[in-house]
Amino acid sequence: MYIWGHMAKIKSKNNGTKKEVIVEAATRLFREKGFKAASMRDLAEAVGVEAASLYNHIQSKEELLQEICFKVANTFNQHLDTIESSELPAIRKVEAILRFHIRQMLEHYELVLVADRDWKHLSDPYLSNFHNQRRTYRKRLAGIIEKGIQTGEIKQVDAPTVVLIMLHAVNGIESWHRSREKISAKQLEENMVLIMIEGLKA
Amino acid sequence: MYIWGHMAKIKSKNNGTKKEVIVEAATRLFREKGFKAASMRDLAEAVGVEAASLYNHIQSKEELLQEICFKVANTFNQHLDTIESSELPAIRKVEAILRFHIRQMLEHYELVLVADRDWKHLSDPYLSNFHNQRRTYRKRLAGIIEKGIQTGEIKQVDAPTVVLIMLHAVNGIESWHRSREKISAKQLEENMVLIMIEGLKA
DNA sequence: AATATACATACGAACAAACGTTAGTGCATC
DNA sequence: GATGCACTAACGTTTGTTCGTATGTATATT
Repeated sequence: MYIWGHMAKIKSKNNGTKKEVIVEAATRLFREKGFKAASMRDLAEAVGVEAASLYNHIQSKEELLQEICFKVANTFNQHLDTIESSELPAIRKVEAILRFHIRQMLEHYELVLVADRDWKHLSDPYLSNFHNQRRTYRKRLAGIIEKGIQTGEIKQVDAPTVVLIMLHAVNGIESWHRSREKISAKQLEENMVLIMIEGLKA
Repeated sequence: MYIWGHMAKIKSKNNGTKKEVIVEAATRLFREKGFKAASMRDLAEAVGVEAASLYNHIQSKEELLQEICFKVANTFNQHLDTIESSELPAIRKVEAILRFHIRQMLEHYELVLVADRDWKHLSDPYLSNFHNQRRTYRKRLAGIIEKGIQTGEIKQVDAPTVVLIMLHAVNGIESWHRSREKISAKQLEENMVLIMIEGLKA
């Protein structure tokens, strides 16, 4: 095969590992059909190879889901770290987090959506690990919002409810991706921020 | 079996048809595991019967999904009819629709969630039928919002974006159902309305 | 009231298809 | 000559579903 010319060992200077190619194809496929409904033979066809050949690069179907889920989890956790340790007022932190979610959803929506929808098909210990990270992330976000309520920046609302609205609202961007008459990404972001953040201000 | 005593023909005066019992069990199961991951043998066990016996009451696994999806679609379409033909100002219509979504999610969240998440596993003609109903519903809702913008009740935002935020935000109620330290349902509703509707007002 | 008939529904066994995955083989590159 | 990788073939499970049958209930006939 070697359609990419000479490759040294495993890596190629073009697009990274073949494993990475597989993970990317899996991300698209899982997003489209759902993890359970997507078969390894589907994936093989998308990659342009026989199903058995995939196992020269990966260990199992679930490993693909693991890579997807924890890549997303790390991205968001890492960003939350930097926001939390910043000196912004609480309402600005919330806005920054919302904007980050929106941008991630705009640029990597297949990745984010698969992690969000199909993480339940992980099996332990990955399942409980991911579940815990998810809960922790939401608690931290709720904490920032509570702080904003205490300082009077944010109106008196239930913080966990705000978290729940915010995190689910951005999932709607999936529909935006598929719609024909799109507004621009920038406009979308400003609209979402306008509606949600203004709705929060005291 | 006949654990419910004498039953005339098919119907029972207790809980309705056996088919209805199956659909209810399927709803819970599909919500928990996802349509694809839930097997007919799982479902049979939940109903307390062998898998083959289910087919005395239903035609296929997909029929169960159809019942669920179109029951939900009808509920929301019907409600939108009455709202649209009412004399409320646009912003009040939007609020009423939001409240209806919240209540449906509170009282029948397994039904609503399965329809929302798994309708893609329908096959034609049901698939395109449902898809069309979904698109139409959102268009109608966007229309109401546009009207509110024209009359100055609602701030200048992109109507489809508002629809997208609203409809996805209520899905967060799933997390509320599973959380331990819940606020009351009424409080949840008021919080969501406060955040989302106030964020819309001009 | 007793009996025959029709029907509804549960069951165990089995089916073909699809599933994730493994094994063994051959070719190409280093 | 060793290693990397794709192939064909096949494995054992699980999938949704069908078939034939037994049994209990409801209705009709005597």
